Amino acid sequence: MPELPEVETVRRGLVPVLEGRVLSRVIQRRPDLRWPLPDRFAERLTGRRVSALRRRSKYLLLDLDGPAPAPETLIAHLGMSGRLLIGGAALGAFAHNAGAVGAHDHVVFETDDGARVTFNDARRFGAMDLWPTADLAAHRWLAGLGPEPLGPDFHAQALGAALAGRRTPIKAALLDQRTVAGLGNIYVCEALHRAGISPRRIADGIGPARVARLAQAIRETLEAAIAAGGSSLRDYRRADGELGYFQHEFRVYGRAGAPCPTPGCAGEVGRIVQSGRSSFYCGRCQR
DNA sequence: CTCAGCTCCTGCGGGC
DNA sequence: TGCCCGCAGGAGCTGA
Repeated sequence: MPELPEVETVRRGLVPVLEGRVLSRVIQRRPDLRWPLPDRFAERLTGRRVSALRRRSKYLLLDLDGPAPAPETLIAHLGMSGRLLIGGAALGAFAHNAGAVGAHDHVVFETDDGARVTFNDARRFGAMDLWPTADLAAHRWLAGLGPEPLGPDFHAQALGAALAGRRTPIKAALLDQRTVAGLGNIYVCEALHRAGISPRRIADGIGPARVARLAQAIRETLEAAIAAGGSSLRDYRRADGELGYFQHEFRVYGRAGAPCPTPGCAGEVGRIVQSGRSSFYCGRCQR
C-alpha cells in the first residue's frame, strides 16, 4: 500500500495537472469504495476549482474553492492498491484510446483544459470523502492522527512522549497512526533497521537516546523514499504511471535470508509475524 | 484505555 | 495447464 512517500509522490505528480484547474466533469462508476461515497459526489465536485493539493499522513487533500458552496476538501486515501493516474489505467496498454475505461477505474476527474485523472483501486480499500475545509481537522479520518514525521512537531521528545506507557512492541506502536502519521509496514521495518532497534522491543522501554535515533531514522528513511519516488512492489504507481524505485534500496523489507546490510554486521535478515503482519529485521544489529 | 486478531477486496505467485 | 493456498503497502471493528 502506498505509505507517506508514495502518497507524497502522487501528490507532486498531480499538482501540475490539477492545481488551479476547474473540474469540468467527474464520473463516479460505483456508489462506494471502502465506504459509501458522499451523496451527490460527482455533482458536488463538478465546476469547482482545485485551489491546492495537499497531503496529511497518507491522505491526499484536494482543496476546492468556494464561496458557494463554502470551500470544501476532497479527502482521498489510496488504501492498499489505489492509484491516481494521469490519463487512466488503460492509457498505457491502450494508448490509441485515451478514453478507455479500465477494470477497477472507479472515479474519473476531467479538468477544463482536457486533462483526466483516474482513480483505480482493485482491492477497493481506498476511500474518499468531501468535507468543509475550515473544519478539516475535525474529520474522523484526520482527527486522531499523530504529527507529520517530516514536520516541525515530530522530534525526539514528541516521539518519546507518544511511546511512554505503551506496552506494545515498537513495530505496532509505529504502525499506529496516532504515534506518528504516515508510516506503514515497509517504512517501519526500514526505519527500525536504520535505528538498530528490534521490532519486538517494548515501546515504553526504549531509552531517550535510542528514541532520538529512531526519530532521525524515520525522517531519513522517508526523505530517501520520497527522493526515489516511493516504492513500487505490486500496485503502486506514480501519477504519471512510472514506477518508484526505493524498493531497490530496501535494507530489510522483503529480504528474508539476505545478509544484513549494516556494515560489519554478520547477521542475516529474518522474518517474523507481529499482529498478523510481516516484520523483517536483523536479530544481530537490531536490539 | 490498550491490545491482538479478524475483516473488507482482488490479484499474483508458488507448490502440487 | 489448472487449482488451491498464502500473502500483499491499510485500518476499522470487536472482544478480552
